[in-house]
Amino acid sequence: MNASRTARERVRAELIREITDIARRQLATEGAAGLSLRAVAREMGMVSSAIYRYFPSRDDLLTALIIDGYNAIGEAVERADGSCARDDFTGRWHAVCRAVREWALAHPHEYALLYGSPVPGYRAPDDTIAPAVRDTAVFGRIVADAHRAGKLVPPPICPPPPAILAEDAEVVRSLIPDAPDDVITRAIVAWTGLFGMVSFELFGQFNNTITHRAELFEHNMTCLARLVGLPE
Amino acid sequence: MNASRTARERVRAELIREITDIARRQLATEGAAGLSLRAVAREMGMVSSAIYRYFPSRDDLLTALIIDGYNAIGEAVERADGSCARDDFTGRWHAVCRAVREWALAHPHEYALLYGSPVPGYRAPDDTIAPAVRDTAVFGRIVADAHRAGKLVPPPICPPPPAILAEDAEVVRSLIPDAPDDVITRAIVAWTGLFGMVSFELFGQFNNTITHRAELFEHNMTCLARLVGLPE
DNA sequence: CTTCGTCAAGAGCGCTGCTCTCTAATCGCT
DNA sequence: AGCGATTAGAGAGCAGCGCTCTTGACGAAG
Repeated sequence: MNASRTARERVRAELIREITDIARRQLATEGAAGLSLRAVAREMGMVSSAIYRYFPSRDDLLTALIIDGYNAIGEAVERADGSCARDDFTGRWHAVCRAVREWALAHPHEYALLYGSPVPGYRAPDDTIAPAVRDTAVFGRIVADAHRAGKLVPPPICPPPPAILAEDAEVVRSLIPDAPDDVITRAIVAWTGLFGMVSFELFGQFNNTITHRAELFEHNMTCLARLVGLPE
Repeated sequence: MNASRTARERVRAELIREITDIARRQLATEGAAGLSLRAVAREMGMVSSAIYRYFPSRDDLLTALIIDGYNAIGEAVERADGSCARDDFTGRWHAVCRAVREWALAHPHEYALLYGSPVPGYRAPDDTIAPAVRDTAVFGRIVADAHRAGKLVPPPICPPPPAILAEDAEVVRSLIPDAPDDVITRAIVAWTGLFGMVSFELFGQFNNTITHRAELFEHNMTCLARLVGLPE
């Protein structure tokens, strides 16, 4: 009786998978706005209304793609970090930066879905929170490891962060354990700087201006690493 | 004869203005995806096809809004910079940062249109290039002024930029005259960092994490200012 | 064998961008 | 002043969209 139930369930899971796969391909070629349930159904040889058995609305399909996307970039970042010597903190930072940029360049529309303009009227459900910080968690671990190893020496150019930021730092500290508030705010500068660079490149702000983007990226990530206090 | 021609022309200009105004209001409430030519026409008491006499396609209307948006944020930044003492370079930088953030918070959908995910299938025409760098030009002037005044002392934490970036720096130097390549790359770090912060806040990446956003923003902009070498 | 839950299919609603045609107003010129 | 040319709006229509509702078939469970 369980086997029979799972028979149906398995077909259902298979179809859900096929829908998200096709949707992801459409997302990659057309962008989020061009994602059409009818087109997915057409490609599956289904009638459009049948899709609604599996995803009650277009937004729910989008949510599935967002979660997949966060997991994909998170995994890419984890793999990049994992391929470095544990005590090569600066190398790990650069590997992570490169992974983010390369994943973004390889999946521009998915990146835009995750880190670009929010889809209007779309409210991300709570399921997206956990996958959304996978990449950030990796970064936090690098900083925390470096700090624990006594290798984190922030240059004395930033003032101490205002006391009011301490409570926010408390939340972030779950990602960067034991780090002092100053390190945490610097880490935020670096992390937002990384995505600022990638977004500028991907969203066209470098058009007609910057041509050697990989080199500029590498160099700027080095500057940010130094700002955080990662060793040379 | 000229007056008569301009009679028609004036009505036409008036209508174009009214269309963009209504469209901008719709953009502000619904977002770019929700901008509908039919809705604009409806609000004007026109039939939808009549709009096409003024904007040949939805994308052209979007282009007009993009140009307006770049000019709006550029003007806000120029005004902020103008209200500071010319030799208070750090103050000017902070004023500019604040202007960008506040304009973005006040016009989230317009900001998303300018600095968020590009609209799929939309290719920005060349008309947008000049307005797009109005804000950047202000920033470049601040750095250039500080450098000329001998007040720019970049902390010795970044390696010299690789030689290949020199040609890109050449292009950027039109915005930051006389600045050495090292200053230019640092300025790019700061500028992308500013927009990285604003985008993270606006696009929801700080949800469930950062609550004191204004304070964090101020502090991080200070760090970036120091990285560029602006005085305390 | 019947009952019940699941599923695909189809029709349909209201919306979109965009095109085409027709009519009326307006303009420039003789 | 009147005439040909230009410009404007109105309306119908096409193909696409998300989404809903109903209908009929099928397979598992009692």
